[in-house]
Amino acid sequence: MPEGPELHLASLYVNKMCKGVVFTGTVRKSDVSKSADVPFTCEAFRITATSRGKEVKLTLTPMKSDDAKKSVKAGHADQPMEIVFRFGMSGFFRFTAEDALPKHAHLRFYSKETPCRVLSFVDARRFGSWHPNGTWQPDRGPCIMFEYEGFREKIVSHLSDRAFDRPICEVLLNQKYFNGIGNYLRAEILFRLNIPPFVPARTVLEGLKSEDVLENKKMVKIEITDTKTSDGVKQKPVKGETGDLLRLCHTVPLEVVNLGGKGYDPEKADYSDFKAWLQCYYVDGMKSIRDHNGRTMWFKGDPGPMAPKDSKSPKAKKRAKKEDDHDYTEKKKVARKSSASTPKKNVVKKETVTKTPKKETDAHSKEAVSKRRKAREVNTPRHEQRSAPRGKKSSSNAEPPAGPQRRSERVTRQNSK
DNA sequence: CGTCCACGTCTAC
DNA sequence: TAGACCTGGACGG
Repeated sequence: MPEGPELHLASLYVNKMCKGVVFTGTVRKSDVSKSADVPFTCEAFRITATSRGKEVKLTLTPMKSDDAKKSVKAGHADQPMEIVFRFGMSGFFRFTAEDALPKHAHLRFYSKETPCRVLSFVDARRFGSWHPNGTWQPDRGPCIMFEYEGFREKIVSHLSDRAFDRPICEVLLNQKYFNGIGNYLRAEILFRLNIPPFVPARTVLEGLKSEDVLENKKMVKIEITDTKTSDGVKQKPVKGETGDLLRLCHTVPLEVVNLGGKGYDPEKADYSDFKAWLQCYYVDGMKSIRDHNGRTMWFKGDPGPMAPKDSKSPKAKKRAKKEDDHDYTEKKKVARKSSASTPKKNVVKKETVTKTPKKETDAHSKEAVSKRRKAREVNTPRHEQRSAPRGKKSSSNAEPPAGPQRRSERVTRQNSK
């Protein structure tokens, strides 16, 4: 669950779940994790969290012990410790019963209750990391969501930086300036403003001011119900009401935070709300090509002048069977509650997890994996279909009404060119 | 069974 | 500017 909004939601999750909970003992790490041990042991401590861009910081605070003096046992902390986490591609926090630890719970904090509960940092791919006594990573810029002024100021005052020579879609992933923006956010943001992804970043950013013009003006809603104007001249409704690119780098992520739930996390049922929120990323009918770093850029319309020459373009989806397909358009509307929410989760995962005495927890030897994936040449669209929340039985009957069907534009691919 | 793909950094040629 | 680092889900055969 890793872009700015998910990291922030993770911090809210920790604060909510751990409120009033007393933790005790030593912080434990799985054997397979390469991150550092967390040298913190304490009879009683609390845990709180904060986020900044794509990082989360946990603060472990020792509680005052009753027996003053003598309270600090040897090796037991009496001062707070801060741990900074990065989530990689799959990190998240979960608070569960001790006998229900999630698979891949690589760092764990045990409560003093009985039965004991555990706050776990779960990370299947282990691209994430944590840093005991760490600080916010120095090279990362201000948070796009909660340090908006600083974020804006840093960019407008550094436009001469060579970093802005690149296409805007690639610069949006530069955490030195856009701390919190990730692959789905860059697609959604550029899509909202209809900015071709491969246009030089400086071109779209120069001219923007430190102060957000909208800050002063009344926040206008975007509801343009009445399309026709008295003289029939209609102009782009967007401009001036949604704000400029930098402002959207702030407001769009906040929309995800406000969706609540877990944002980009298929685990939960409310993942459907997130999917309904997406207007471009992984959406049927949108185009996608790999940027210069091999990351898939989703967009609509003109790719822009700096688009990778050859560029392989994956994806083309078409849609066929499969449950939900209803509307993808911008109407979204947070979907209805879908009466049959059904918590399900009938399938119990196998035990697994660190508890195993064996040292080798993970399967797969290291060497075995050194595959190389060339096969660059061909860039044919591979899969189709977007996944569906697992477990859902998909009542595919329905049948899409011939209504507002979205004609897929078929990816540029294979087109002469 | 195998291939491709994924919300992100990191560091070595 | 390529890999490296990882697991697992969706698909294809």
